[in-house]
Amino acid sequence: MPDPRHYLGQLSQGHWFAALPQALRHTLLDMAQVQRLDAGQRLFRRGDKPSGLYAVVEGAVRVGAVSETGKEALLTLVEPPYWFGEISLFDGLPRTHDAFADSASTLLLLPQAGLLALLEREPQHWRDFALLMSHKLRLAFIALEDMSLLPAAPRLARRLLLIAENYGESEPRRVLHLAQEQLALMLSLSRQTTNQILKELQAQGVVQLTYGEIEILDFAHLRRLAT
Amino acid sequence: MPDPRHYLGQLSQGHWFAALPQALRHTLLDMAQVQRLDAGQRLFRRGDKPSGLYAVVEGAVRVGAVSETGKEALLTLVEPPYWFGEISLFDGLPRTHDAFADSASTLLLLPQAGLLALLEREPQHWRDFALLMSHKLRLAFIALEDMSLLPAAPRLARRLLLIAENYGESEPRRVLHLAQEQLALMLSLSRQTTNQILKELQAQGVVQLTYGEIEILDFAHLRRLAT
DNA sequence: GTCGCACTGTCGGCTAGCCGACAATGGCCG
DNA sequence: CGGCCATTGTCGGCTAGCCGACAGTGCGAC
Repeated sequence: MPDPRHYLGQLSQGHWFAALPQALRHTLLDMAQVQRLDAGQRLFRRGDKPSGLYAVVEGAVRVGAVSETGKEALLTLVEPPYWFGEISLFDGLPRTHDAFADSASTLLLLPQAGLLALLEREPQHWRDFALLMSHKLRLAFIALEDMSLLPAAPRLARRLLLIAENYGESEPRRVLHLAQEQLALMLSLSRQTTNQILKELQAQGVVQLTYGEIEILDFAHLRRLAT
Repeated sequence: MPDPRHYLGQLSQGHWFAALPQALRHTLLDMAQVQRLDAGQRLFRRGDKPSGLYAVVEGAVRVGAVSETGKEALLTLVEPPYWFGEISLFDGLPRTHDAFADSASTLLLLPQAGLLALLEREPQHWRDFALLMSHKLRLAFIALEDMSLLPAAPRLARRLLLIAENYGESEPRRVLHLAQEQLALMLSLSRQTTNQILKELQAQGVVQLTYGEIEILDFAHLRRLAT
């Protein structure tokens, strides 16, 4: 399905896109290119030149980085509908992270040159795109603070809630299909510790663990634990 | 000295401000209000309504937050010239952090309403202000990654370098006047651990510790340790 | 069906960094 | 000068979370 307009409905589920002026929504779809990735295929890596703004519309994309010592940090696992890659749009500097498909995925790409041309014509839209950054900056500050102030269990609880609502972009889902090791990488915990906490949550009836996924049974209780 | 123009030279030392178009620089100074704070006085707190964009031009401002359990996280200690508070300019949402003067300080305030009016007239400047956010988002990502991948000592080394160059805003200083406990709070380390690492650095001749300040003797060596 | 791989579950030893405690020192203010 | 408070320096016990190891289980491919 190589026509970007096919994904209008999917994208409109996302809060950021839905809040854009209608004219802009259509202009963006018109300039979008559809891009398919196999599981594990790389989209870009840290240090790459800016290529434009991406949206995941099918599948899932892992955004993270690997340190010189080989340890991996996973920033997020983004699921549709989610826009990313906007920093390099503003400053023209290289990518901050590696991004690759977690499963077979479909993306839209708004190419850098076309976007910049559009913004030249209608500069008031810089603010619209900047909202993507303000949102991520708020999330990053929260993550930094949680990391230093909270012990492992509540940190994990908060992250589950964030993932469930796609980091503020969509209405909450109950079922997250994500391996425990991925979750561990996002929280900078070991897989073992993560597993132990999840087991406790399951014993309390807050979540249900199955192969490769986590189901949230009791949102209220989980929110209470996320202090 | 209540005339904002008095601080033009000081502000021009900062990379962000210096890179703005000249006309904008003057417009901003014209609308700026000078604000003085005593040591310890609060500028805003988390949850406050947007008030505008601030620049520290004298003294130093602590930006951080206190958790419900009373633990404190210090995000940064900002020194002149440094602009902050731009997130709420874009999204109109409440402040993410508490900010108060570390020592007696002078700030410039570009009031929210005036700035928005200016941006209405000249919307291409949204991008200029967005560069503040892109820069901080890059810094936040680096901090998050360091936090999960690096042990205490190199993390501390990297932070010293960042502080020395005022988080990328100015040319590096050799002398940082900052108590060890402040540094500990930024790194989410205990004061004791921080002190131990600093003592080691001193023993290696990398830094010189004196009451309330840290002097960097060997930048090259410090950079080598910051891996 | 069965082979292979990715993921989950669990144990025990290890250690980096925390935390309380307390002494020593620097700088400021009356 | 003397008193006070903020800051630095150091010790030792404690523990959350790491890490290696290994068994068990789900699932997809052939």
